[in-house]
Amino acid sequence: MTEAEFLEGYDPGVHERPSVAVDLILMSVVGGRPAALLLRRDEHPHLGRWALPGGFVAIDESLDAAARRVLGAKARMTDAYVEQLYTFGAVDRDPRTRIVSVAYFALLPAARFAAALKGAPELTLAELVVPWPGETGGPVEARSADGDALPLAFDHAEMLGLAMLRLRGKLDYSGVAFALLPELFTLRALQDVHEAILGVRLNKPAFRRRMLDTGRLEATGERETGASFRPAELFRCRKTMPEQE
Amino acid sequence: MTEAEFLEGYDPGVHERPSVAVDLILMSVVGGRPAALLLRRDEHPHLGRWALPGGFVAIDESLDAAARRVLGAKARMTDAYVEQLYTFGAVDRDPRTRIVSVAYFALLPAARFAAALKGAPELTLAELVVPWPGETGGPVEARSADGDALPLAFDHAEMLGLAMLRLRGKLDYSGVAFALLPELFTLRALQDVHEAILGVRLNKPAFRRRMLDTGRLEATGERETGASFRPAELFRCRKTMPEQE
DNA sequence: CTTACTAAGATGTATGGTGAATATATGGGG
DNA sequence: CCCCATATATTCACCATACATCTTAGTAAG
Repeated sequence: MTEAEFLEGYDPGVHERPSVAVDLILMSVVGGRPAALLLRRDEHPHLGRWALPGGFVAIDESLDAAARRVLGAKARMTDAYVEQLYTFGAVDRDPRTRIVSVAYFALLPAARFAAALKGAPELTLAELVVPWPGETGGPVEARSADGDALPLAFDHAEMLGLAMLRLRGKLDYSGVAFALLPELFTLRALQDVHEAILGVRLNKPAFRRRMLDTGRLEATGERETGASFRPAELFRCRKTMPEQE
Repeated sequence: MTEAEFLEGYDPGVHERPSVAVDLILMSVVGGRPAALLLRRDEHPHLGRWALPGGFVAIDESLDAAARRVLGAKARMTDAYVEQLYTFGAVDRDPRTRIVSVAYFALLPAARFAAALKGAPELTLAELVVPWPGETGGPVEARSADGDALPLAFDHAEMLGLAMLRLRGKLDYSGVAFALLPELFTLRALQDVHEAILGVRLNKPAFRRRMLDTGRLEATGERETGASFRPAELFRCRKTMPEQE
């Protein structure tokens, strides 16, 4: 029997299968703090809690395509830096039925974050508070703009925590920081993003040299405007950006 | 309606779902080369090609539990360092039907690798040849002990490549190397593992210093035996080992 | 017009890690 | 007893980084 003949007669069987979903961690740095976009659940289970935008993976749709579809449907945007994070598969992670969820994170500049909030008013801006130092890991807390705690649904606090951990780990050897900044940015803005994600203050000249030495930055010669002090030079990220896994 | 009442009446629906599987990348360092255990497919599709051991995830079984079950069933072993790697979800990755596969890797000392080969004769030892330098990424090739190429089934070459990439990335900030060594080992053996995974030669005194400075090593005072030259001291890994994600 | 202030950007110095070379220690075998 | 191969230790030069300080460029107040 050839492989073609075998496939012709193949019966996928009827064993019970989990549902497969994607959850999307939409992240940015807003006001010097890491932030994510959440949806308030208006149905059981976890009614009233806050959840990541997500959706089921269709049978003829790849995981990456599902993540991009959710990005377009729930946040009305395309062209973000999207990367698979981890797959959560505890049996009881969703009380309705067995759902295996592939978590993705998307990184957005603050301006596009604000645009998403305007275009999709059901989304809520949440500040992420990381209660652990360095590379410890663990769940993070979400706070509203007023500082109120936003209780998270399902295992989404773990998902957000893992996203922060991954972001911290990738920050200084990959281009993820540039995905959080506009096309043109100052070195100060780049440093602010690094400090927000790492949760520590960095030394200015050292940071400056380190960034310039990577060869990833391209000086434009232009200056920022509107400052009441010496305007900083604007840089752009050299076009080889998000290459590493 | 309370959440309990909602769940009572919940109907999971009948939309078509992908199958969810786990594939296990059993890795070690054998003879100074990275190696993995493969199974020859004796059925369509990809009959005669070489595949990673794997299995479907049961409806009442977490992903991690499924990975450990496959470890026990296909390699007759338990208690390995197991970590989730990535989830592969291309629509056409399996020609039979839609299968989303969560890849895990397990790290084993060479001795337990040999024991697995003896206990499960259907397994084959494959040397992994990494055709790309550094952190580039991409598929890797598998070779038999005789040096013959072992053509890989499905997207398993990508899985193995991603495992190598992850291993290289984690090598010097996590304890993964110790999972590839026996309880007691010499610094030379530790360096051999590092060199095999990174695919480069390392400076001996610098490597030695770096390892001792991490504080992860514990000198035993014992020496290796059987050498016809000065025996090296045996170390063990301090018990705080695989902590990082 | 001068001066104060703020932040950008540059320079200098100390420190710690890394690589190469070299020296010493230790066991087995002739 | 000497020789050999390898482990282990020591030394020094070098480079990257952190921190402190200094200079520069712009606004704005007096």
